Parts: sequence; C-alpha cells; structure tokens
Amino acid sequence: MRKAGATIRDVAARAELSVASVSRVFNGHANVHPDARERVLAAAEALGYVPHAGARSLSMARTHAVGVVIPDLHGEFFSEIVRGMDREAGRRGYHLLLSNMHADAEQAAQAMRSMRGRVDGMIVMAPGLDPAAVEAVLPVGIPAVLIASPNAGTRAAVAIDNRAGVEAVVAHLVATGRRALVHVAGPEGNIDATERREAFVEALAQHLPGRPPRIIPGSFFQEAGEGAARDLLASGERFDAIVAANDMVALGALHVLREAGVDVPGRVAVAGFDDVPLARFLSLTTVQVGIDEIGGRAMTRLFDDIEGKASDMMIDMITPRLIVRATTGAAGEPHA
Amino acid sequence: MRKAGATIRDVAARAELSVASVSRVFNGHANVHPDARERVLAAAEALGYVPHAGARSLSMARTHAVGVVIPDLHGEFFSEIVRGMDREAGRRGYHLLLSNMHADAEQAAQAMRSMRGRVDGMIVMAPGLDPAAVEAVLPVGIPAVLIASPNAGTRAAVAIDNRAGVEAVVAHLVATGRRALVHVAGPEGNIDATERREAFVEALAQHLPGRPPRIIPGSFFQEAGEGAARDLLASGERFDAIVAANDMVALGALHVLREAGVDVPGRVAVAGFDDVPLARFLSLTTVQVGIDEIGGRAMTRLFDDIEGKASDMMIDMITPRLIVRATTGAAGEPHA
DNA sequence: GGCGTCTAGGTAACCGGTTACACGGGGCGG
DNA sequence: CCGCCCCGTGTAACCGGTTACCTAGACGCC
Repeated sequence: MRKAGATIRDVAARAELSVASVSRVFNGHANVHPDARERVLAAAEALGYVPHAGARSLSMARTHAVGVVIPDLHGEFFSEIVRGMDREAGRRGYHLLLSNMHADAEQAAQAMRSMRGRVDGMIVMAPGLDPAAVEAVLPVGIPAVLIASPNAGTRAAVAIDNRAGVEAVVAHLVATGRRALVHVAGPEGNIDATERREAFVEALAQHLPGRPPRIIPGSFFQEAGEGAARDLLASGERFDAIVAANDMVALGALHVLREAGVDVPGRVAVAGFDDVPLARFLSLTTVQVGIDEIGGRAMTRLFDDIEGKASDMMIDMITPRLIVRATTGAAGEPHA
Repeated sequence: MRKAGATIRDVAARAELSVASVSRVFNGHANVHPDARERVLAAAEALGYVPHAGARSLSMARTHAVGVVIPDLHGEFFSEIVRGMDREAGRRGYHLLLSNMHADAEQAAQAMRSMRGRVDGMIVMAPGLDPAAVEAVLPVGIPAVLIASPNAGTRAAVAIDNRAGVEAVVAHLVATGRRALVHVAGPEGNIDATERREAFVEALAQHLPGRPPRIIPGSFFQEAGEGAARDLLASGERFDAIVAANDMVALGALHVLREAGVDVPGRVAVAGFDDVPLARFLSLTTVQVGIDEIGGRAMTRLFDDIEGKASDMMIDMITPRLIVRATTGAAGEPHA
C-alpha cells in the first residue's frame, strides 16, 4: 500500500536513469534512446507515477489554469458564462480556478490575491466594484480580462452593448403600438443595470419625445419583477409594456401579470434582457447577448494576452440581438 | 514598472531580515519582534509583494483547492451543484478547480490525472463511467468523493435516493386517481436514470399490480420530453400521467401537451425529478433533491477525508421530498 | 591517430516558498 | 560568576519538477 504519489526520482531510480531522462520522456523531448524511454515508461507504470502539476508549474512558471472571479450569479447566467469559458479553456488544455465573489469586497480581494502563483491569468467580473479598486487588488503583472465591469480603458474587457439592446427593445415596442413603457431597473451601482436604465431614458426620448420615462427601481432577481408588477397593478397606473432589466425580472413580472389575469401581450407587453435558455422556453421577447459567448470571448482575449499576442483591441463589445417572441405580440387596449 | 511579482527574498532584502522572518510574519507565527514585523510589512507593501500560492503549496503539500470533475450538465443543475460546492469550499478558504468532462473517457482521465499536485481532493461526478474505471484513473492517495456515480462501495459517495423519490411520485399519482402512467426514461447507462426507471417498474407493480409498465426511452434533455409527448399523442395511446426522468424532460412534455391543447393536470398529470429552480416557476410537481445540497454535502464529506477525520459513512444518501404543484392536480378524464 | 561532431544521458541549480535546527544574547536562579 | 532557558533570528535543506551545461563515447574524416 503506497502512501502517496511516487516522485520523478523514484521513477528514475527504478529505471536506473537520471531524473533528467525521466523528465524528457514525459515531456516528449527528442534525445532519449528508445530503450531508455521504454524503461522509464515501465517504471512509471509500475509505480503508478503521475507528474506533480504543482511542481511543474513552479519550475515552468506556467500553471495552465485561469482564475475566474464572478459574483454570486443566479442560475442560468452563471452556468452559461462558465460553460463558455470552460469550452474555450478546455480547448487549450487549461483548467478553471473558480472563486465566487460573495458579499464583501475585502473577501473578493483576498480571493484574487490568493490566485497569484496558481493561475496564468484571470477573468474578473465585478459589475459593482470601481475600476481602481479592481486594479489595486489584481496581482502585479498578471494578465486579466474584465467582464461587465466599469473600466477605465486600461484593461482588456468584454462588454455588452446595453445601449443598442435597449434601443432595439424600445423601438420594437413603440413600433408595435405601445406607448406607456415602464422600465424595471436592475441593482443600483451595477454597470449593466445603469447602462440599461440610461439607455431606456434616451431611447424613450427619441422614440416618444415628450413622455417622461417611468422607472421602477429593482434588482436582477425575479422578485423585483414580481414586486414591480404588483405595485403597478395596485396603483391603477396605466401602462402597456414592461422593459425589464433582465430576463429573470421580466419573468417575475410576467408571472404576476398572468396570475392577475392581465392579457400578455394583449394588454401588456413584457421584454427581458440576456436571453437565458429559460426565456426561449417561456416565449419571452428579449435581447440575446450570447452569455456563453461572453465567457468564450473573454477567455480568447485572455489567451492572447497570456501568449503575448498583444491585441490592440481593449474593449470587445458584444452586440446583442433582439429576439421577438410571444410576450410582445400585437397590442390590444393598454392596461388601465 | 515592475515586471512580475516580487519574491519573498526581495522582501527579506529590503527589510534587512531573512526569508524565515518574512515567512513567519506572513503566516502569523509567534516569534517575531514587533519591529521586525513592521519592517517586513512595510517592505512588502512597498514592493507589492503577494505570496506565491503555487510555491507555498509545493512546500506545504497543501493546495487549498479541490478538483471538481463533472460532465457537461445542462444549465441549472450545473450551476446549482457548483454553487453548493463553492459555498462550502469558500467557507473553508478553498478554491474550486473545475474541469468539465466532455465527451470521451480518455479526456476525462487526462483531466483527472492532471490534477495531481494541484488539489487536495476531488469530487467526481461520472454517472456513466463504471467504478473500476474511475478508481483506475484517480491519482493514488488523493481523497475523493463520488457523486451520482456507480460505486463499488470503496469510495465515499453522495447519492440520491432515487427509489424513494419515484415511489413517492407514483404513490401520489395513483392516490389522485391516475391509472395509466408513462415513464420517460433518462439516458441509457446513467446510474440515476437507471435507478429511476427500475423504481418506476417496482412502484407500479406495487401500487397498480397487474399493469405492465409503460416506458419510453429518452435522455435528460427537454427534447426527450417533447418527443415522448408527441409520440404519445400521435399514437392515440391512452395515458393520464407522465413520470419524467427529470425536470427538463417533464417541462418538454408539458410544453408539447399544452401546445396540443391537452389539459394539464385535468387530463394528464406531469411530474419531474430534481426540482430545478425553474420547476417552481412553472408549477411543476417534482421531487426535490436539493441540488446545491448534493454539492455541499459532497464537499463536507471530502473535507472530513482531507482532514483525516475518517468518517465511517461511505454513502451519504440524500432523501428527496415530493413537492406537489399544479401539474398534478385533480384528475378529469384520462387523455384518450 | 588526432580531432571535431553528434548523441544520450547525468549533475546540479533553480522556481518561491516553509521550517528544522543552530546560534547569540539577555535575564535569572544558585 | 556560571549555567540554563527563552526569545528572536538566520542558514540551509526540502517540496517535485525542468533544464542549462557538461561529459563520455561513437563515429567520420583527414
């Protein structure tokens, strides 16, 4: 019963060769006699030798891992973005070192620091933190790509063109006869939420000049949509379309409206943002951003950095696409 | 502009102390004079020193990371299980090293091997591989916990009590008047799918003796449910309940039934398995297994192993709970 | 035969930390 | 005054690999 892994020296001893030869065999180097290679392989097999990745990393200054720091996202967004990263990373033989950044910034900083020496690069999604804070905490000299983070332009980043997305939604709603649009906003201080809110105001000014924008503060969770819809119904306010900060919010609103017997899309249209898989399933009109693509693109960009192919592109802006589904069909009478 | 991280020796030099003292400061050891501590901290600050986790791991034989190997799961299941693990790991200051095990077993083996020296333990979810294969590929002497994997009983594991879950569903359906139950099975060779299928047969024999079980082969994806429902409708076969292999399949079936104008639950009841967040949203009757709990429990169990608290419990069986929602209400006439 | 070249393989330094052990000096009891 | 102990600190070995550099022998050529 062997305790724990055999080392390269054990293998060398058994094969009656030096560690250098063993190392060469395992790294597929040229100058090794076939007989020697044979002996090494046999010895390794007998000992159940598996190279120690940690030691290898240390001496090669290459870990073949990338750190991923993301906030505690709700279900589908999380899995999609991680899937996108993993697909791209796997393609190049890299692992993902995951660290959810729950709660406070101090803990996040800790997590990020502790990645030095463990990863070759990092992908950071910190929609709440300001760029200086992130910059300060990133270990020196480590390539990093930001996702959906406020950005001073000094770091490579992947971002969603929120403006274009919201503009498309509003244009679509107005074109299909809606006039009283309500925006349920995302969390305060979140960059995407902020951009979407601002874009809503601008789009409204452009498409329905003179109408004051109606905005209800919320979050990125279902509950925000439910609450907003309930409040709207209770207030008796007149509205015929809800532009939600994201899909979960839209679905929450949709749920409440339907329960209350409001005809969607007849009386009220509902649109989301993100196009989580669930949205298609529930026929929600939304803005497709290709969540997995965000992850994939960030990873690709990071590899360019890691491999020194300095790319001139600092911000990779993802252009979203409006997907019209059943929740924004033809309008009937607006909801009283 | 510093190139890359300063080392402990740089800090030692600047503080005019030895590396040992610096190390002691950073590890909070006792015997360091306050003045010395001060100097070390100042030097580290000035140099932007961050300890190199990789090097530390090597010398301490402790990585503070656990490897997670899971198949390419569909959305919510993936994120929930990872969330559960991450929560528990984060609590103890561990990171997750993720490796999706796509496609072939050889690649999976490669991924698992390459984790030696990178992690202190592993959580492996391989519902398709047989126990011997997994055992063979696990690096020697590394603690590991299996999830939803066939298991010779030689490894710690977390498993779902599929039998109890299916039994509860069938009992509930029969009690509410259903008589012609159809099971849409999961993927061939998957342990959970197999157990659920077998349990369906047993439960049927017990609750409705004499009725031959009706089983449609499928997968764990929505499409399987859609296909099965379509076939059932097309065949004109008489059925009044669908017991799906999991929630996604149930939702697929539900979708097709509703589109076809079949009253659910009036004519046909639909039940799933897993209770993904989405299920609650769509009022699907299902069996709640607490997906995140599976991840959390596996992690907890792994830590026991890592810390040498040998637990006698080899298999941690998760008892599921039937959640009755709208898709299995009172029965009307069965679907013709 | 002498010498340059090429090949296979060995030696030891190095990656960046941790830590066992050694050491010097101050305080204290006898 | 001496021996002992404790405290703060330094030295160097070690974790498990990689690899620059060196060596020994085989071979070919003049």
